[in-house]
Amino acid sequence: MTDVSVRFAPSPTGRLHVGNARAALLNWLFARKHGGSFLLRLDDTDAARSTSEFAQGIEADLRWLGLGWDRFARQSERFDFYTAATGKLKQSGRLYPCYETPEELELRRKIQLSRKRPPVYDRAALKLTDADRAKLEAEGRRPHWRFRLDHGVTAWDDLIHGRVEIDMASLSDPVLVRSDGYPLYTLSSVVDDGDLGITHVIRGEDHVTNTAAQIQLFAALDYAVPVFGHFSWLLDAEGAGLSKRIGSLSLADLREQGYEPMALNSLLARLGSADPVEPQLDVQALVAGFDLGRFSRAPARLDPHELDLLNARILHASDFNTVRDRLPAGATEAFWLAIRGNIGRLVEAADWWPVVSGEIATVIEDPAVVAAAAETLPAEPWDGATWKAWTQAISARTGAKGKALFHPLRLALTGRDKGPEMAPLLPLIGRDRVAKRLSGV
RNA sequence: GACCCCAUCGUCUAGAGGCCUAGGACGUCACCCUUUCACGGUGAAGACACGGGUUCGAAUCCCGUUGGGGUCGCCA
Repeated sequence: MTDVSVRFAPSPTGRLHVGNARAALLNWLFARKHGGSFLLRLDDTDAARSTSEFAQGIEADLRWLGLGWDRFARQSERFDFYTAATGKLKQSGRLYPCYETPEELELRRKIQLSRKRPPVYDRAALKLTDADRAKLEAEGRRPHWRFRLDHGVTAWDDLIHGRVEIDMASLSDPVLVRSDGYPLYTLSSVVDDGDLGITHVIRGEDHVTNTAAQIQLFAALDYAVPVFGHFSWLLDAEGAGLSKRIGSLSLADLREQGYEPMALNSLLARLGSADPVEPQLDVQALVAGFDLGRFSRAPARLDPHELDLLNARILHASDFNTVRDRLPAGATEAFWLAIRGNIGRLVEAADWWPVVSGEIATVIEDPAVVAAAAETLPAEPWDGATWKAWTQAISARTGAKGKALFHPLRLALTGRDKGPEMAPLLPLIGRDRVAKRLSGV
């Protein structure tokens, strides 16, 4: 039994979005669950679209999520491996040169489609003679190279889908090398997975047909064929295709909006599975209950509202130490404990900080209650019991109770009609501020 | 258009012929707590897409319909 080795292989042509995060997380959890290693591989063979800024951004996104990697590779440094692989395939006759232009291929596909035929490559290039090829090359055409698939059925036991069988005759022979010599995903991915000893490929459902072709490629290159698992796609709240709203939201956006990474992780690790979504404060805590086999084959909807709720619950349970760096300067643990149960995003803490430490606009709703409050204001020191004693005194003097008592007080002291429990908040505000606010200044 | 996947409460799902008067989680609603709101606690309502079969018996098996998703690139 070889050690489990998985990878997350984004291409640095943009920042990570929610869909990517799920792929990364699922692989990471699988690795941790099985004591294996997690490889971050940058699929940056497309030099025109890949940038180092995006590459750094992706690494930052993963670190934000708390998903560290054990191994790192970038495809742009591995061209020699791809060249060696194409040499091997040419030798065994599995790779053949084709001379159609992209426009010609596009036209053929349209014709096939209009005839209600599947748009599969007809292997015309296989019938080319040496003389034909020489003539085409003389015209200045450079070949692209296709992998000759073995027709028949290719099958595998998928971690999520179970037994999958693909009729290879319904697939086009995949292009492995572009006419400019660059290797394409199908090739580089297989070479790297094989060479780097990836044992389990866990990726989105959009890759299932790729997988059939890649299995043949693994075999043709004498690599061990990894185990595959294809998770279903995420849909937005309306059930429409994913990559529209939150699915295409970048992690950088979510971070900027003040979401907790563990809210996202908690949701993504369980959504679409048979297990309940529960707020967890640490990625490690997600490992124990993780089981790919409990994921459904049906696409799941991701409701942004659910993320909000989870975010709030995470915050309500978060210790001061985990958030102190992102709290307003000077914020104390007592302050955090007083307000954490009342916020949905951490940024809201900044709204409460002036309430206990600075100036706010007060609202005098009931002058009689406020006046009584000012008159009965106890001397410091204050503690958690001060509020109750004080409000009892105010109630005794004015006859106000319940909402009629608390609403005006809350408004006068905090400027708002809802918020954290007043008992712990009062000592934090302090007598001077309270007196000032009660005077309506 | 062809092929593949999917179809249970609002949402994520359990269910692999009788254990299902269909279970859980989130949300919703109600109540409790707090002499306010929120937080928290307890409880309730809430679903087998439709039509045919097979069977003593179907949410579970088969066929069809409808609906959703995916793939069919010199993208990844």
